[in-house]
Parts: sequence; structure tokens; C-alpha cells
Amino acid sequence: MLTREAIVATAIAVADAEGLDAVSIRRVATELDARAMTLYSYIERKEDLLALMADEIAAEAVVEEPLPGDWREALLLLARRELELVRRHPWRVDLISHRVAVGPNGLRHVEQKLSAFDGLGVDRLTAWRFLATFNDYMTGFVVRQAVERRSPREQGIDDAERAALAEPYVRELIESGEFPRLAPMIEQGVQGADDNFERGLNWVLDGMEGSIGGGDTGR
Amino acid sequence: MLTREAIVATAIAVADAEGLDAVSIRRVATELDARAMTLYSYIERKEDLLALMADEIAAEAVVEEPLPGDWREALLLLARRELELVRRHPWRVDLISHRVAVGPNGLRHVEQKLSAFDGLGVDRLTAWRFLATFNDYMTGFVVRQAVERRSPREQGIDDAERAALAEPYVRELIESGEFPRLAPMIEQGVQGADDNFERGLNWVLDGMEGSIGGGDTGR
DNA sequence: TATCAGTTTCGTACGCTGTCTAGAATCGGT
DNA sequence: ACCGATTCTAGACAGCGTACGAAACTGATA
Repeated sequence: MLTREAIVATAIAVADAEGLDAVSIRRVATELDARAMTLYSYIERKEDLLALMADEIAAEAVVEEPLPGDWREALLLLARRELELVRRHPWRVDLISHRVAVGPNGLRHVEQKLSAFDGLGVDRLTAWRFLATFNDYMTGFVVRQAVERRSPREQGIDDAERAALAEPYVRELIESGEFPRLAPMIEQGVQGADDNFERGLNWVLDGMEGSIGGGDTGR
Repeated sequence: MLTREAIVATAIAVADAEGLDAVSIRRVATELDARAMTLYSYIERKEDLLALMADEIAAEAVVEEPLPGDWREALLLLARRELELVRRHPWRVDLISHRVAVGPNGLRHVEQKLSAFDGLGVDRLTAWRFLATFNDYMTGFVVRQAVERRSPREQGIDDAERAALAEPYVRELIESGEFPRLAPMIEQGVQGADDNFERGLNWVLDGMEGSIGGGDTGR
């Protein structure tokens, strides 16, 4: 007999191997030697399956307690865990923009993030706002990273082909002279522009920290 | 005779009115009193149509020059424009995680963002990193906002029904005592947690500004 | 004006999707 | 051995993107 756990695990395996688009009811059923409609004894809709998948992998972002005492270290640890999670399950990015993370593991993860702010001595509202901004930065980074990694590889086009195919059009725009700041960056590339995650994160944390003693917005 | 512009405009209208899922080749064709395959004389694949739609609305994020001299004001202006754009075309969020913004209007928008950093006197690499972090924060905020707005409204469920339907399950988790920080926030809500955008943006900008004089990461 | 190449439009079809319906098979408990 | 409930299944429906090949229409040339 099938189990909900097996269905979710299989769906995750398919998504890991071939992306979220490959996860169809029929495909997951086939993978389990079952027929499509059989899955509907365990889930109500495909949406539910996706939610279960999301919460299942969210467990990988939960770290073992206790968190580091220093709030920055705690947040950095949680952030790194989240990055690893996305690296293992890139399809998580596709789900981010579609659902709120409200499963047991998702909530555990949020609770841990909140607890990281404990040492800061800020009130509940401020912690919530800090959390929101922290999450927003992380989401944005992860989405951008996914897009950048995905676009050259799509359709089996490797880097060389992409350079040959996509660039004539972009080059035309670039060489128009309308983009004086952007043009040299695209033409020559920007050395050292990768791996900006922790640098940006530190800016965000600096801004939040600086706002504590002083005024409201830090300005 | 059909034109590419008319197709794109119609697709945008459909997306504005009924969301991106409603934009199918057949639907757009019907809206233009044409048959599905006719559109393929003007676009190569549906992907192209989506890219054209994205760049078309990107024009709305471009502001009239000159930008404010103060870099923070300039960025704030651009950010607000982008928020308005997303409010007018919420389906933009669905596209963010799927494609890079490389049309003429998208590039214009990036160029303007880059030019906002002119007054800061930072080198090219730093400006690029600032831009990335700024964009990441914006993307994350916009995605979260879209998710939060979408989830209660989905399936025609209004707020009351959502409270009655979704919460028993969440309430069970919350009342388990496993989430001491999260529980009171969900039960009582967090007063004043909305409209956090500009506050968070200021933290990000503060962090970037503070890193200029001092060390590398600001720490 | 008649012809012809090229573009635009269209009907049909294939394989895929989520999921509704209705019946068959299987199970645990009495 | 029976019965109600659960699990499984086949089939169907409406929708999707788009490949294929033919029709209709266009403007330019003979």
C-alpha cells in the first residue's frame, strides 16, 4: 500500500533530478508503479503535494539547538543552511513565489530565525520587521541566483552557444551607447561580482543593528 | 493583420485582469479573433511572448531623467516606481523567478539604477554589488507581498473562510507550545508589521553606506 | 492582367496536464 | 462469511504548447 510519505519522497526525488516541471501526478504515480488517480487517496490536490514537498525539505534548514549566542552568527548559520537547502533542491525557488511556508518544519525554521534575534533585546514588532527584511533579502538573492544559473543552461545550450546566440541582440542594445554604465560591465564583465551573498547580508544586518540605538529608520 | 505589439498588449491585458495562468496561446488568440497558430507567425514560442510582456511593462519602471541628485532619493524613487509597477501587474512576480530582464526597457531600468549610485563615488565593482543587494531586497519583498496577498484570496476564499479553514491546522501547531516566539505573534497578530518596505530598504541602504568609509563588509 | 513567391492564417493532431466519475478490488472488524 | 470503508483502477473531459501541412491572401514582376 502506498503512503503519503512515499508519494512526497518520490515527488521530491523527481524534482531534484529533473526539476519541478517533471513532477506531475502521472509521473509520480508511474514512479511508484501506481496509476495517477491512486495518489488522490492520499492527497487532495496537486497543490497539497507541493506544499508537503516544501515543508518536507524545510526540515533541512532547521539547525540543531542551541543557536550561537551571537545573533549575527546565529543568523549567518541559518542563512547558510537555507542556501544549502536551495542548492540541494533548486525547485524550492519555484515554490517560494506560490505559497506561504506553514508546515511544521517551515514554522520550526521561522521560530529559529526569530530566536536568533533574542540576544538583540528588541521588542516583538522590531524583531518581526528584522525577520521580514532578512527573509526578503534571502529570498531575493536565492531567486536571482536560480534565474542566473537556469538561463544559460536552459534548452541544453551551453555557455559558448549562449554567447553566440543571445548576445548579438544584447550586443546591439549595448553598443547603442544608451547604457554607458551597464555596457562596460557586460562587455568586460564585473570581476568579483559573484558570491555576494554574505557581503550583502552583512549590509542588511549592519543596517538593522545601526537602527537599534538610534532613531526609527536609522536615518 | 495582427501585429506583435497587439499580441503582447492583449496578453498583458489578460494577465492584468485574470493573472498569468489565464494567458494561454489559445486565449490570447481568441481575444484577438484569431486562431491559436496564427500567433506563431509573430512569436516563436510562448516563452518569447512572456519575455516581451515582461519588457513591455518594464518601461513603466523607467523614470524621467534627471534623477534626484541624492543617491538615496534616487533609489527610493526607482524603488517606488517598481512597487507601483508590480501593483499594476502582479503577474510580474511570476516572471521574476523565470527569466533575466534583458529587453531594452529592462536594461534602461538597470542603467537608471546604476546611475543612482553615481553620487556615491564608489568603484564599478562596489556599485554592482550595491545594485545586486538592492535588487535582491526588492525582489524578496515583492515576492513575499505577492504571496501574502495571493494566499487568502485564492479559490475565492475570503478572509473569514480562510480563518475558519486553514487555522484549525495551524492552530494545532501553534498551540503545541513548540513555537514560543511565533505563537503569540500569530495569535495576536503583529501590530504595525505592514508597510515595512521603506524601513527595510533604509536598513539596506544604511548598511551599504556605512561600508563605504570603513572596511569591506562593514564589520 | 496573370503569374508567382512569400507571408499570414487556419484545421487538425499529438502528447501532455489536473482531476471528475463510477466501478472494482481489497481490507479490517464483527 | 458478511459488511462497510478504504484503496485502486480505467476512462473521460477540458485544457495546454506546438508540429505539420494546406489554404488564403499579399505585393511585385512579366
